[in-house]
Amino acid sequence: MKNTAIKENHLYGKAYTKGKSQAGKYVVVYILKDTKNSRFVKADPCHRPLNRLGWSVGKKIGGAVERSRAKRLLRESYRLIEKEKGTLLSHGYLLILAARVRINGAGCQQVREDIEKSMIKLGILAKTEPAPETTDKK
RNA sequence: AGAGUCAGCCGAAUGGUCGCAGCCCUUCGGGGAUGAGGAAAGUCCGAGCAUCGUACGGCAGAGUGACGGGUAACGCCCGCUGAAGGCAACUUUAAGGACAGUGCAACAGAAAUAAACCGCAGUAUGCAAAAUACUGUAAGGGUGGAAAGGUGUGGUAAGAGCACACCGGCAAUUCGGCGACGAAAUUGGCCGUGUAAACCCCACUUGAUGCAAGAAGAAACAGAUAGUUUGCCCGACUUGUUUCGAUUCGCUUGAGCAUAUCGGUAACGAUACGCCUAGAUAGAUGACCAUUUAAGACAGAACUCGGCUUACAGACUGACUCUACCG
RNA sequence: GGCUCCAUGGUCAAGCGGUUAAGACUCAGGCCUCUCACGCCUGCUACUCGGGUUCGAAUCCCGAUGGAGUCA
Repeated sequence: MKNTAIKENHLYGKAYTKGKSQAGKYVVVYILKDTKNSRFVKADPCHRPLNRLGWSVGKKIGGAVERSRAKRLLRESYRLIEKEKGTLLSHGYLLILAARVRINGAGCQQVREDIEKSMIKLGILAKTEPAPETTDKK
């Protein structure tokens, strides 16, 4: 996950201005189609496109303790989504998760549900019912 | 029993499943041990380390300020002295110098550093009184943070440390203490405000910049004009400027930690034995469950140490003081 | 992570340790005008917080809080 994280500042700017966004209760999700991800596709042994992930946790959230906590919640939530519903998730996007002030005091479960809702509205996460391919492994 | 003072210590633990960071092992399937704090914070001091020019050249500037010790060093700590506060345990204390010099002291008040406005007394003018002028006088007077040692007696024209007694303060000598300083006695003279966290004087310390320091690259341009070093002087040195790039090192074994003994009132030191305890670079500690009644404070390492300051739920330990009651 | 600076009414801003802390804009009331604006008069609101030095602190010193800048 570390190698695929968004490190370039200009990609953040691009995603904010050109991408689509959806605000939830705790998190704002920005997405943008990733056009230059070929080197990550080659690196992957299965040659599948990946979602590149970025976090945005501003000074507004609080001190170092609150900011670290928010980052961990976002990372863990995405990890659980990827693990349990990876087959339903569309890939090949730049995905930015921006924390809102209300994330202080929220639990992992709440944040995860919030992200899932936003993803469904943005159309990159399919609903659970129409799951056609069950043979796809891990 | 109540009220209080001081010091120290802890700051969730254990187990299971999934996940993260660097390290080690690997039969490349995986496995193993380790992984935030007492303040990691503020960046207020002191050091290590690095670069510059070698750093104990001078001036300026900055800092510190009773004494003795501890320490790598300090503006820190320990002990002790003085002062202030508290019935006490104890606490606080930037605590050198105001006879080197300069400045300031608003308002009030006669007068603010040495003072004559009122008052008191004498002399002259005047028959006298009153008044005026001169002289002496700090005992009395409203003010003020501060008014020139305090009280009493003598003394005097009126007064005054002018003299004496007691008290207070200062200086010298003797005594005790390593010292700051303390105690008593004798002698001296009557002793002229506050402010140095105002300038300043004295003593001591201090080169500057900071890991984004710095080392290891590439290209272009200019070339002894100048540039660098500290504010300046002196002295010294020689390629410099700009752009691109973001990898490796610096990067964690250190004035380190734990235990025991010895020395010291203590801070701390010495010796012996044992241990290795985060090292990232979009930046690692999380999710779910179980048990302990409940898991709840302040808060997250970024080159590293020693202190200081500030924030902090709750829990524990020890020493001491005062008051009341009982014996 | 290192370094540097700032804080005075609602806003901008002056202030040699000493009066009741200048001034401008805003706001409120009044005057002027047929009415509005301009103008004139009056008023309301402040020294970031806690200690210390001093007779006396917005000012000097120490600590805290908040804000800003800078170094790739």
